Amino acid sequence: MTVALVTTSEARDKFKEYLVKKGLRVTNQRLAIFDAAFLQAEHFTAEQLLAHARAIDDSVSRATVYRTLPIMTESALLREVDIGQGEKFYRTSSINSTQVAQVVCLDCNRIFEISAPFMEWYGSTVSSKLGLTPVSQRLQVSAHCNAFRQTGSCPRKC
Amino acid sequence: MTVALVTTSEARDKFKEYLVKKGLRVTNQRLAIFDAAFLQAEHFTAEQLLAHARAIDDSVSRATVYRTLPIMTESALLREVDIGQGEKFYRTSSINSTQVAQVVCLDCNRIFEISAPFMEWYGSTVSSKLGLTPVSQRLQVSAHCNAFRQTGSCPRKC
DNA sequence: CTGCCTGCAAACTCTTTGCACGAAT
DNA sequence: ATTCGTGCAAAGAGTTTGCAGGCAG
Repeated sequence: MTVALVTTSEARDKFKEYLVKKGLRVTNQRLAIFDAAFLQAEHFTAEQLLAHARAIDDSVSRATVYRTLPIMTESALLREVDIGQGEKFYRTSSINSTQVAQVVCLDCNRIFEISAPFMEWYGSTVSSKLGLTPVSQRLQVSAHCNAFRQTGSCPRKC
Repeated sequence: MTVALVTTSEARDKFKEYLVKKGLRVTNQRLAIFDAAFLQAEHFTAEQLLAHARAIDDSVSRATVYRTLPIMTESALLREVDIGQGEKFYRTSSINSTQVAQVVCLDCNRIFEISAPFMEWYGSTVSSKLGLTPVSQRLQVSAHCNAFRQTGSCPRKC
């Protein structure tokens, strides 16, 4: 079971623990990538993560970012958000992250996350009818911004 | 509003109509790609469609398949199904296709489609709260096959 | 010390695009 | 006759991987 993470340093410790537990090494690059990820308030791409990680440790390479992302995802510290637009997005995990739906604004590409507790129930129900065990589920809505359409800009950030 | 398509030839006529209406030309290649798509019972990839279309008209190229897929999708004769696994899948449309969820078997990669009428309602509700107008929504469940895990093969097709 | 980790660059997958030829209207 | 459509091959985007050297344990 996943424990609530209140501070970044708690998450950092958890990441180190995870590495040790898996027999992986705690390197400066991996920690720099971790720190860069947890500085992000919103969704970010691998490329953005690379830039931020390099600001912390300029020896970080693109390859290491791509090799570290799955580790952080498996350790449940990061969540992958694929909205089917070429590049994948990532976001630091909070509690109940398997019960979150995304609303993607087609005008500004912003991703809003919405609690959707029924999603997990739906996944279980539908899977068991097929003789399957659910692993994950995703619910995404693509939408246009009303304000953007009328005024050419959106009150939020479009 | 979309009309129910009972036969392939009805869909074929609809495709031709769509081309003419949009000022696009009715070419042998486009028709071969259309016919190949409507021979498929299940989901298919661009590459599979190319192979089947070439069996009908061996002059069909990969480029034309990729250029024709969006046309068939826009005309609502085809539906794009992106399960985030690199290549996209396509499927000929039936009624209520915007109210369908996918269950993806991680053992055999098979895609099951399930009616999920609440999905459209959810998309509208959640979007309007954000000042957005929903365009589309998708709900996908990834799952493991119980039978496959126990016996190494699945009664369906895994 | 040992062997995992790293950066670099090349490879890879899927899809898109520029160009000159060919076919639909 | 026009123009749009086509095949080919190259380009493109995002991600993965082989290799020789570097650092953690």
